Amino acid sequence: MEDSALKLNTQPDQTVNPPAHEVIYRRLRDQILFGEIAPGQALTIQGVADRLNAGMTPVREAIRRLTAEGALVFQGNRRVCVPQLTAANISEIIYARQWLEAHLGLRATERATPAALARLTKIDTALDAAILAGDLRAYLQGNHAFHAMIYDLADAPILAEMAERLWLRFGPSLRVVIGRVGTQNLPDKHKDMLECMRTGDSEGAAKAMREDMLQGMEQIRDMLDLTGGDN
Amino acid sequence: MEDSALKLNTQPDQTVNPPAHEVIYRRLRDQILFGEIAPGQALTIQGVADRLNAGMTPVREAIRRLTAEGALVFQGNRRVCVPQLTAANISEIIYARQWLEAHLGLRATERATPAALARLTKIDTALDAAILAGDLRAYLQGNHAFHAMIYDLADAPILAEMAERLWLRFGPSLRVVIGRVGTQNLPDKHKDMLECMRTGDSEGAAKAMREDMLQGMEQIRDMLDLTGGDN
DNA sequence: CATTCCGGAATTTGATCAAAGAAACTGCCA
DNA sequence: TGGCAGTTTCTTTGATCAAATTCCGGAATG
Repeated sequence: MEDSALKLNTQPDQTVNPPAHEVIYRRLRDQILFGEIAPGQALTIQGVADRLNAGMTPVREAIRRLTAEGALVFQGNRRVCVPQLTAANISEIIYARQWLEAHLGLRATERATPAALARLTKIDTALDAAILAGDLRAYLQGNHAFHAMIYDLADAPILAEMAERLWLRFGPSLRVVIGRVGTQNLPDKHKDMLECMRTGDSEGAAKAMREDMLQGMEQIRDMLDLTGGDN
Repeated sequence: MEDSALKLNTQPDQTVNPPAHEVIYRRLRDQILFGEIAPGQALTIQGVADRLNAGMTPVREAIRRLTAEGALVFQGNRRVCVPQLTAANISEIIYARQWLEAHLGLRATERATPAALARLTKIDTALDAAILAGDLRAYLQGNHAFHAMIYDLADAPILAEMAERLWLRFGPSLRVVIGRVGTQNLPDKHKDMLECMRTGDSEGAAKAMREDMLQGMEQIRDMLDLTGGDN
């Protein structure tokens, strides 16, 4: 079901094998992004290596990379953990995303092809299905995929990377929020966004993106206020 | 447990033991930031390991970390190199720094103590000396130190990290620009910035930061236009 | 007599290295 | 031009050393 056994013999495999550190990086990244590793939870290199049946060196690299990206923070001298957001952190993220999401949304609208719009609509449809089904994981993945595709369409790699990196910071907390509130009653501005993209209203698209972002971030902020930071 | 300062050796002192990968990371980072490794120049793990008299594993980690930060990019399948900026890259960086520098400058002004202002003034004085002396390396380091201290004063770690990361992207090209133009005739808005900080004019400080940033970035853009991207 | 605190041993964890295996690039030759 | 061998470089593993944390027993103290 999960990990594979060791491939000893050379198989006539046409697809190139992604390096182990890359696989581990992506796996850990997804687990953090979608909240499977909770905020505050500590990680050890050997613990991860043991859990994923991998050697220490690739795990070490993956963790170092995630630390460089802000998805993990040093906890003391010996451990790393998923950071807990503070109210100040959230304000910073909101400030940054305000500019990033609006600008990327605007550029994506200017560049969206009908085919791209169709794919984006498909993602949003799947998202609605996930909400109705109460499928938390599918919702989080779909929501991220919606934004990620807009980043991609915007054709601005540096800004897109900045936006993606911020997801790693609030992703774990988002999972906690949605896990408590439930997937019902989750308003988003995706329909507005899609409509603006169809009509080429790039300013409106920027506004929709900003509002969608604000809705999500303020849910996180509210929970933080209620629970005193125990996210 | 309200401990005394009399613990013998139990105090974890990180400054005594900088790990090799950390030392190598910082060294490579500075070399990239101040343009000692030119844009387009390729790096190999073994090459760096030989040059710095280090093992492969720490070098490997340092390079991976710098790649995650955008200071290096994969070149083909086997090599990494310092990226060459495109005109589109510069536009993205300008857009991001426009609100980052302004916001960090504003917050720094609101929080600056007289002692901090004195230190900042000292950095700027040293910067002027470096300009007069034509000391390129000292100029680049001083210029970065001036901004880095403002980031630090702003007390916004996430935004500061975003700003620092952008320096890694345009730093190498900045070196090339200044290397051609010379350190003379380098206008900056540092004096305006310091004056605004002294008088508590945070809006003015934001404006000064934005203009200072724009002057530098447009120098890079101009050079890019002239040389057709051969930076 | 119970509790707390201290010191040292044992265990856990991290960092580095050397070597083996794999992939890619190079140069050579037909 | 195209294939083959050699070389270079990267990737991963296992081992080793160092550092830190935990655990445990004994002594001092109330």
